[in-house]
Amino acid sequence: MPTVSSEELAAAAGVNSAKLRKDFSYLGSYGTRGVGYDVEYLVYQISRELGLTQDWPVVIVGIGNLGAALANYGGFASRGFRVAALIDADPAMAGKPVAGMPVQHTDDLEKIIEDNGVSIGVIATPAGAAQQVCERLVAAGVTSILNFAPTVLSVPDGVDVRKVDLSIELQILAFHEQRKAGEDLAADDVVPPVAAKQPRKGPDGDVPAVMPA
Amino acid sequence: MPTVSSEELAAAAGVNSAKLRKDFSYLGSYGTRGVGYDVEYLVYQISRELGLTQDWPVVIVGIGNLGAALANYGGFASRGFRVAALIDADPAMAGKPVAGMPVQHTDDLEKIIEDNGVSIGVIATPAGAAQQVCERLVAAGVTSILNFAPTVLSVPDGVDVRKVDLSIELQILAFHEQRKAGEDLAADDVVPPVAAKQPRKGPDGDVPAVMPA
DNA sequence: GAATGTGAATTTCTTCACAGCG
DNA sequence: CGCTGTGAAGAAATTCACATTC
Repeated sequence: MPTVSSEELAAAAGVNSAKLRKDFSYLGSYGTRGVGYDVEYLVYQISRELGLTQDWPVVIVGIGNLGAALANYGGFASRGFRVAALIDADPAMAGKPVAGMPVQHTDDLEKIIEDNGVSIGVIATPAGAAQQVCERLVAAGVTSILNFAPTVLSVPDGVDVRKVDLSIELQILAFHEQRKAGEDLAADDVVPPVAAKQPRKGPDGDVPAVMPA
Repeated sequence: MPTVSSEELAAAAGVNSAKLRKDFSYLGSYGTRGVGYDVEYLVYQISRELGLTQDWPVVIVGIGNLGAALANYGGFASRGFRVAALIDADPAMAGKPVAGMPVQHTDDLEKIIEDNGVSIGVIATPAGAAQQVCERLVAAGVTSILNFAPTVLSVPDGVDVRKVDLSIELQILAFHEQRKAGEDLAADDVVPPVAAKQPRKGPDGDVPAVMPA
C-alpha cells in the first residue's frame, strides 16, 4: 500500500478525517491532492517529529520484577531507545545478567550516566528509594525521568517527570464496568459530561484530572 | 485538616479552582458555602463515584516478569482490586508461589473466572498468546481487559480493552527532550499548537491521538 | 475525479465573575 | 465575610465545507 487517504487513516484510527488532515498539516504539507499521503514518507516524517529516529540511551534503576520486565521489553528498541545500563542497589545483583546485560551497582550510577551521555532515566525501585535515586540521576545530568515507583518525585525546574501508575488503567476499566452494571439507573441520573462518555474502542480514554491518592 | 477549599485543592492539583468546583458539582453539591469541602466526605463520594469502594476481583494471565511485578504491586489492593488468581500456560509454573499465591494453569482459566465472578482480566503474556487468551477470557465472561502485550486485541462489542504500552511514556519524554535540545530552533519553526505545549509539572500530559505502530 | 489544506462555523471546554448561602 | 455553585463569557478544539491542486 504505497499511499493512503486521510479518510482511510481516520477510519482506522477512529477519528474525523478533517482532524487528521489538520493535525498532519502542522507537520507540513506531506500529502498530494487527489492522491493521499505517501505511506513511507509520512511514517518517516512523523517518526522524525516524535523523535523516534534518534537514539536515546536510557538507564533503568531498580532491577526487581518490574525493572527486569522493562529491560526485556521489546518495544523500546523499536522506538529508538537503547538500554544503556541496568542499575540496582543490591550487591548480590551486581554482575548478574538480566536481558543479556550485567546489572551494575548503584555506586557507579554517576559514572554510568556520564559515560553514556544518558538524559533519560527509568526508576523502578521501591517507593522508599525513589526520591534519592531521582536526585542522584538529576545531579548526574538526567533531565527526563519515567517513574514507576508509587511516590511523587520532586525535581528542580527543567527536569520532566512522568509517573506511571499501573492501577490507574485498571481503575478506568472498573469505572466503566461499574457503569455497565448500573446502566438502567443512568436515565434518571444527572449524568455528568465526562462520566457519561462511553469508552470507545480506539486507543484513547479519559482520565479525570483530579483524583484522590 | 477537616475541610478544604476549592482554592487549596486547585493549587495542589495545578488547576483552576472554578474548574475544580464545576467538576465536583457534577457529583452533587458536597461543599458548604463559606467553609469548603469536608475532606472525609469528599473522599468518600469521589471514591464511590470512581468505583473504588467496590471489590473487583481480577485475574492476571501470563506470569513472567511483568505478571509477577503486577501480582506484587501494592497499589491494586488499595484501589479495591483483589488479585483472584494468577494464570500461566507453562506447566512448570503451576503451583509455584508468586506474591504469596500459587500460579494456576491455563487449562483451568474458565473455571477460575466463573468461580470468582471475575469481570476484569489482565493480559501480560507474550504477544503471540494474547489474542487467544483474550478470547478465552471473554468467552468465560470477562468484559474488561487490560492488555500489556504489544498487540492490538480484537474483541466483540460490549467488551472494553485498554492497552498499556510502556514505551509510549518514554516516547513522550523523548519528545520533550528533543524540544529542549532544539530550543533555539523553535523560534523560526512553524510551531504546531499541540507540539508547542511545554510539559507541565502536574500529573498530566498530552498524548497525540494518532501515532504510527 | 479525487483528496488535500484550510478558513469559517460549530461544538466543547475552561475561566470569569458574582449571586446566594452558611 | 468567605467560599460554593453556576450562568455567561471567552478560549480552544473539532468539524464542516469548499477552493485548490494533482
